[in-house]
Amino acid sequence: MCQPCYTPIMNKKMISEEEMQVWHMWKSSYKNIFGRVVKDMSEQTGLSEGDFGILDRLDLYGKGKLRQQEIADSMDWTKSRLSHHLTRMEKRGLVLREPLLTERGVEVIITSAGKSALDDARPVVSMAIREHFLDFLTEQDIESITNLAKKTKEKSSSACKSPPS
Amino acid sequence: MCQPCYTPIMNKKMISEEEMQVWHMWKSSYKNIFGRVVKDMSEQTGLSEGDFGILDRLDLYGKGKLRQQEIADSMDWTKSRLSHHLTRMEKRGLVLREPLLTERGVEVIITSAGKSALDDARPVVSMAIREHFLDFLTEQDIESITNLAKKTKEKSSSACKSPPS
DNA sequence: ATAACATGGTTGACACATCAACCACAAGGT
DNA sequence: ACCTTGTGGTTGATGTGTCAACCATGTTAT
Repeated sequence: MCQPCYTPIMNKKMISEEEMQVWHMWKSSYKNIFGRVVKDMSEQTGLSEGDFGILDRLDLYGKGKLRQQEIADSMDWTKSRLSHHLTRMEKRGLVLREPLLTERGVEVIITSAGKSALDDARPVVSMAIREHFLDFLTEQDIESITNLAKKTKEKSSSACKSPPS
Repeated sequence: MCQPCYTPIMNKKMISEEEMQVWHMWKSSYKNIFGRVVKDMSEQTGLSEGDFGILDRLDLYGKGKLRQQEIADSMDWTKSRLSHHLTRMEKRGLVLREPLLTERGVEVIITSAGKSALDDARPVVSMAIREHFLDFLTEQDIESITNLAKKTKEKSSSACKSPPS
């Protein structure tokens, strides 16, 4: 009469009520805060988080243009996700897509409408992050966030992503 | 020649590079950890986070059955979102819906398939949360999480949700 | 009794995300 | 030459979320 065994060797015991509470608190903090920031941005500028991330990268890293794959890599998005999203953004006039002539691939170009939406959004995002997030943090909290980020960073399958070269 | 003014009174200055880093670290920690937990659950049991939350409530709070509105309230979901989700779950045989006879409303009932999916999922979820989240936390981290949760809790528009009665 | 409102739920349209299948074009290896 | 393999990108199906409109049935006010 043994329980189904999901963990390889031993039965680690189930987590406690208090531990589950920590998990729930963490989740709901994130959802509250993140939701407020995104809501401010989308209500005041009409951009979603994805829109902003893409436009931001085009503007900062690419002076207005980047290849799709570069965007996808830097955002950690699949090419499929990006392709779908760009289709919608193109329809709204925020970006253009043009096939590269010299090599394979597609170049994404920010339009003037895209650029001005981005310029409008920057201060809004900035304020929202301060108001809904930074203002709540103590020095200790920042330390915790930094540590947790380090400890949980990718470490994708124990191999290195870019060749040692 | 003044900038567009998004904040009522004064110009709080834009946030710094380091502050933006904290924001990004926080976001990516969440997305990494949460993504891993959800991935474990969905790969090993076929349930999404929403599925699990609903089944869990049916089982614990309602001994197998609850009214839709009760579920929606306790999950902080809109009735629309829940209705759509239940339609999909019903199609998969995890729950049933039956109109209440005595009063208005619909009762959601967990099926045996739903119950066994839930029982299978509990230990998986438990282990995943431990492995991908709890194991990384120090006492200090837990304190930070608790504090942040308190500080950012709902406080819905400075009014009280339930009437003072 | 009737009008006004609140409650419980459904629906359709659309944005967003993932997955698998596909297409086109490069190399490289035989 | 031909066949594999990898890369860059698209597409369709489906699951997930949100919003606004809707419907039916209660409750309350006039």
